[in-house]
Amino acid sequence: MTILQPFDKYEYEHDLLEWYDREKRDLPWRRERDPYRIWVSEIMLQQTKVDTVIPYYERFMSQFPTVDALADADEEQVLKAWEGLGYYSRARNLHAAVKEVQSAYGGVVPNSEEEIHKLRGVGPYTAGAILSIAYNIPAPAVDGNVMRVLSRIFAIYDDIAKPATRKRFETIIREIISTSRASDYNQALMELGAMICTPTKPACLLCPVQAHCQAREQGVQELLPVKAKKKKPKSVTLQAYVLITEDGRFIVEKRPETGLLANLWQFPTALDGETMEKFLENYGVDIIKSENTQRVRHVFSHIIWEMDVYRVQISGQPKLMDRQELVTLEEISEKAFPVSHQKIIKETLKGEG
DNA sequence: AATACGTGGTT
DNA sequence: TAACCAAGTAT
Repeated sequence: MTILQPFDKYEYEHDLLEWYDREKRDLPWRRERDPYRIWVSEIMLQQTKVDTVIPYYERFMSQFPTVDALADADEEQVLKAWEGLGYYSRARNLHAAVKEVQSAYGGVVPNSEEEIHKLRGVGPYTAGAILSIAYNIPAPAVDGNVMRVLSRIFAIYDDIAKPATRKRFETIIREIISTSRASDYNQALMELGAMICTPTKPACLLCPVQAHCQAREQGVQELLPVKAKKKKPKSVTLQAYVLITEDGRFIVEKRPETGLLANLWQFPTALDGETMEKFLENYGVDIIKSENTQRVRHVFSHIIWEMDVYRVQISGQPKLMDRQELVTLEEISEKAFPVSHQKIIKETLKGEG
């Protein structure tokens, strides 16, 4: 038995859904039940706040309204639509998965656990979210909200940063989820976590299920959930070169296909330690003028980039390396750049073109 | 299991 | 400020 005795799942379901029916936010992806749209919203919402997602979601849906529209798009277009949202592998995986749905499933998002979980970028949470929200299938969709709510309801002290903990919560959800309103049930749990059962200072007095909450009863709601601390990101110093030709164009390059910021565009960079002369040697050009224009500090989840930016006017025809292009300012605006390099465009290229 | 993978907002 | 957080997934 996973759940403690005094818990009445039917009363809990009733109280939770009654509150959800009354208080749920009017969000763009709640106005429809197109599985494709639900899918896109769930990918965007991974580790990303609702307020951040909304404008991206609206633009993305206008640009790629259907499975076919997205499947037929170029990856460059998709990444451009994702620019600034972060975790860019989400966009590339979604694109690949939608192509798969188009070719293998006739454009219909699958509704079985095995098939949907095979899709790139669809893990246990997203699989459950699509199955329940789009198809009303009673599958668990355990995200950070749900783990927080359940750890409080049942006073569970397992570390929610551990993968094994999510599985325990999935087991609990399978036991208590509404069989008739799985879609609303999962969304209500997440909505509760977002609006009432918040990480700090949960609004227990407003909580529709406070009568069912063991943490509340024991006064330990602020101690839950237990979550291991993250490690500090490590600093990396590098140089970024804005190389400007005599006709006012810029050298940009596409990052590697894997790893950090995969397939996004950037200005050429050198690891700290290499001199500018050595770095520019490869391009076979002369330096007309060089100035250190800015210092960019950009914090990722696991790294901090400290970039010294140099604006370098060059003469001669630069020799371009693999994945590099010579482009105008307008062409730059059509490519997807990470925020770190957008800072360079904003400062070092202002007044250019 | 632990780590890589972005960004912006809060405290 | 530094730390933490947000509808996670792939490896």
